Amino acid sequence: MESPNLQQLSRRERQIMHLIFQHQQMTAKEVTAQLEDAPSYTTVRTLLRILEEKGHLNHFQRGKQYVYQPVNQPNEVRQQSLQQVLKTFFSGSITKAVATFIDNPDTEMSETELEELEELIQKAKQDDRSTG
Amino acid sequence: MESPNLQQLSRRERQIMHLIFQHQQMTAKEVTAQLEDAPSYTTVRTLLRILEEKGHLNHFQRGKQYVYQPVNQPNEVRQQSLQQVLKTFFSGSITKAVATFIDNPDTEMSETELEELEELIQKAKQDDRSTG
DNA sequence: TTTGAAGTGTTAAAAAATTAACACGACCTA
DNA sequence: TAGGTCGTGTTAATTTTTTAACACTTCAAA
Repeated sequence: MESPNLQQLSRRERQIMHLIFQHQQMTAKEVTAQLEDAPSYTTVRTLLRILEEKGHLNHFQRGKQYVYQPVNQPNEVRQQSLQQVLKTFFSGSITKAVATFIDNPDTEMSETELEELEELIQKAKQDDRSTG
Repeated sequence: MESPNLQQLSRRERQIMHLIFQHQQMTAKEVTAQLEDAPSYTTVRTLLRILEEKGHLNHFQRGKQYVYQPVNQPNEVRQQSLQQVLKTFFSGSITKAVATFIDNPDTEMSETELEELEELIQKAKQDDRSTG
């Protein structure tokens, strides 16, 4: 089955998907509580049902409630969304993205995180050499 | 003035903005040519005019044609969009994003790029130490 | 000075998204 | 077992988005 495309989502649908991606599992009530400019609870339920029909969400029952979660392999969606931002704003370059991130005064990278990142790169360099 | 919010855009508007961010400057004709499932030329012009009204684009005239370009400071928009993806899919961590990028078999990082990235990190570590 | 080409401006119909009222069912408790 | 609460399902009105027809303007060439 074709993986449902996030780009096709409407404004509200996207907003809700973002929330659910962050939380992994949410009920209609939780979504309503967390949405900015939230519409009514009934409306949110309708949207959740539509998103399920479109194949973006599925749900299971917990007590009376429906708990919704993303259908897609998290990794696939992540890759796709990251690529999209890189392509649009960073000429496809992750390096440019990192540079921008580091330059952003609102975000702080701890020394630990910087070292983790460094290790990743060391490892990638090794792999690069060994595979050609 | 309040910076217009990309999150508020409709599907088509978003699609067009992404294109124009990538190209920096585009005419209605160019946008029409590059859009997937493009509607008519007239339709694209209408959308461009709406995006201009909403403050996302402006235009200047080149010969007869209108050439549209993004209004916003590229850096601000980049930061915002990157943050959004990181928050939604990577718990806000650029390191996780880089890890995912490296793991993606569809993307190859050249040795040069890896080294650039490494330098960035070295520099950030130094700055981190010197500022506390 | 007429004609055609290539652009923009105006307007409005059609389709999609957004919203929510209302009905229904299960369960708990007095 | 009657009534209230908390959930879902159905349906439809309203608003926004999407679409494009048609009119107008400018410029260049015959």
